[in-house]
Amino acid sequence: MVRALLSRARDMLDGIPHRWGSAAIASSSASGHGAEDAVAGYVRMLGAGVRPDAYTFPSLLKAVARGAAAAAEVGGAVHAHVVKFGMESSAHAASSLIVMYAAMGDAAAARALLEACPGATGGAPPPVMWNALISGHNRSGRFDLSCRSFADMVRAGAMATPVTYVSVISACGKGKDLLLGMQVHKRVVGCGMFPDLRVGNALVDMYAECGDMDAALVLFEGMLVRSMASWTSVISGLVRSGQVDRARELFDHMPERDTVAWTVMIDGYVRVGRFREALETFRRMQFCKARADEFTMVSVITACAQLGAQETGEWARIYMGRVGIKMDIFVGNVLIDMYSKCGSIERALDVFGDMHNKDKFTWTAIILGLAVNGRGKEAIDMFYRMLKASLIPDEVTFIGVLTACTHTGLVDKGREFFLCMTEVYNISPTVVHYGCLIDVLGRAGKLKEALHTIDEMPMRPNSTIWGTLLAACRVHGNSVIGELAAERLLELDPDNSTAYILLSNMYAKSNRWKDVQRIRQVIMEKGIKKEPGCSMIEMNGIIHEFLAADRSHPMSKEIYSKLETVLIDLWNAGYVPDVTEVFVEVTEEEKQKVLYWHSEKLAIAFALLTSESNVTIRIVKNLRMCLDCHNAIKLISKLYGRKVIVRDRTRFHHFRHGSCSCKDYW
DNA sequence: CTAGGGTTAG
Repeated sequence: MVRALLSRARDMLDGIPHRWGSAAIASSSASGHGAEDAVAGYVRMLGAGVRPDAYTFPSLLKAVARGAAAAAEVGGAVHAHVVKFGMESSAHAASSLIVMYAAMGDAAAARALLEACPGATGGAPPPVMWNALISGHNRSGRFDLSCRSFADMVRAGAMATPVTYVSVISACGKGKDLLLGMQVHKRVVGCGMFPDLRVGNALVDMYAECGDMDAALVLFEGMLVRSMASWTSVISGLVRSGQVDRARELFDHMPERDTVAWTVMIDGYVRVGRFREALETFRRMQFCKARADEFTMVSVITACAQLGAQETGEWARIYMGRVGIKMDIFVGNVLIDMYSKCGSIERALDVFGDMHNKDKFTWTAIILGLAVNGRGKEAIDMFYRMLKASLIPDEVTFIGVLTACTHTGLVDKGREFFLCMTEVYNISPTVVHYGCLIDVLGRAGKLKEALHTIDEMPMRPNSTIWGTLLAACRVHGNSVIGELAAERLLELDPDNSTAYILLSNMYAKSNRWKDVQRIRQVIMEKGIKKEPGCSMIEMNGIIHEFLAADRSHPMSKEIYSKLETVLIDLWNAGYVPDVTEVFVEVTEEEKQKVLYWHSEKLAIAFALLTSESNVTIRIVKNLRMCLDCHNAIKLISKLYGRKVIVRDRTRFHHFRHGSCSCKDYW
């Protein structure tokens, strides 16, 4: 095996450095800048006539190993150079080679090199080489191999060092193998290695990673010396177990905080959906003059995406350029998502176009972005371009593609994609995919086929499925299937306010006013409450939140008086309030008031009050937009010549010149 | 060989 590796390596020696230099750079450019720069630097060094020594190869190999499998040829070529310059016997070079092969997924090559390593006393390979093997497997994410290699190491009689334990314990944590982790823990205690900070940290992290926070905390509290990593592991574990507030408490008690600690805390808020606190924490981080990096920015931009905070997201992008944080593929992907979720699909496309490397996340993000922003045909074109670029779509990509079909009314395409997902890509559809398919059929008015599809589903339909069908029945005024869907939906979720609202809308659409009355009665009797509507709007980097009839905003007085003048303008332009979706049983007059104080109307009034007329108004709403607000905003966009984008629970509404991109179909 | 952090949907 080693002989084969070497002969492969020697084959590459011809024409070095020039021919290899350019080929290596070309192939490593696909795997990130680290490897590319390192290889380019190495080639320049050779060109300048400097001979590499024992210190050259470890860093070069490390850079290559960081890259993806695309760098395999480069790895082989660097191996050839190690041999060429007689560095095979350098322990540093040898261990780096083992890490590199294992990290690139070539476990056999790594193992062969290890076997060929003579120990200090001759015979068995020394512990450092085993450590290299385990660490390399960790980097490729093959934690099972890390653990197996550790077992082999023990069997071969090599003496485990603290580094060995750190690596194998880390593998247990990342691979979620708590049982093995506990066994290794016992072993560590047995061999009298404690107290060792690095091993201690690895153990704390392993327990935290495996969700055993009690064990992690007991260990952490028992540590005589702690480092930042000890704290960060515990904070990260608390976040993962949903205890963000406890994590925050610990975070505030840290003696000092570095980039990673801040990032864990910011990301913690993002994970539990507390996006505003994530941004507040980021602001505090800057106030504390802590350095952010690309990891931090991914979490920050994700928070902006969820909040629809485009100004802050844009600022984050510029900030990165200013302070020299590199835009890697993760940042690019999340920027596409952020712009898409802010309704700025053009900017998302700009980012997409500027990205040199695109992975399946990149393509999926742009497909979804185009789809939800109502540009389904382009989304589908992107899907074909993705295939041409040899990327394999996953289950999320298909959600994007099916969503595109829904929004563009491409029924046949929708069915076709649904089939090809299973038949060509071997992805079994989840209930979400069925939801998309039912949406495609329902929106096109094929309600019977949609119902049939539900009957044929391999899994039990959930409330979303019935809700989707019910929504389609409302749009098409089919109260027969609609009633059935509502019935099923209420069986699963008896207090689902949406079911009552949609059912009542449907009756209203087919002029069944008695039934509308009856539904209201039921709502009253059962005391069903609509989930409170909430609208967010960002203005000058500050996020303002409005609930219905909310008076808590500092500018509340001005907002309500602005709203009043806007309403007068609307009435003069022929607006008639539509109370069909109001569910409190009050007088007609009060119903209108309820409507006027809907959260998105308050947000609009606030925006009209505080922004220039050329600024697009962007609102994010937690629920589906109501009929009356939709009418009102259409008119506002015409009367005041404003562009308004509302992102509701399922889609975007781009209002312009009195009409909406959803074509009143939502 | 040497700890801790990141992306898409619902």
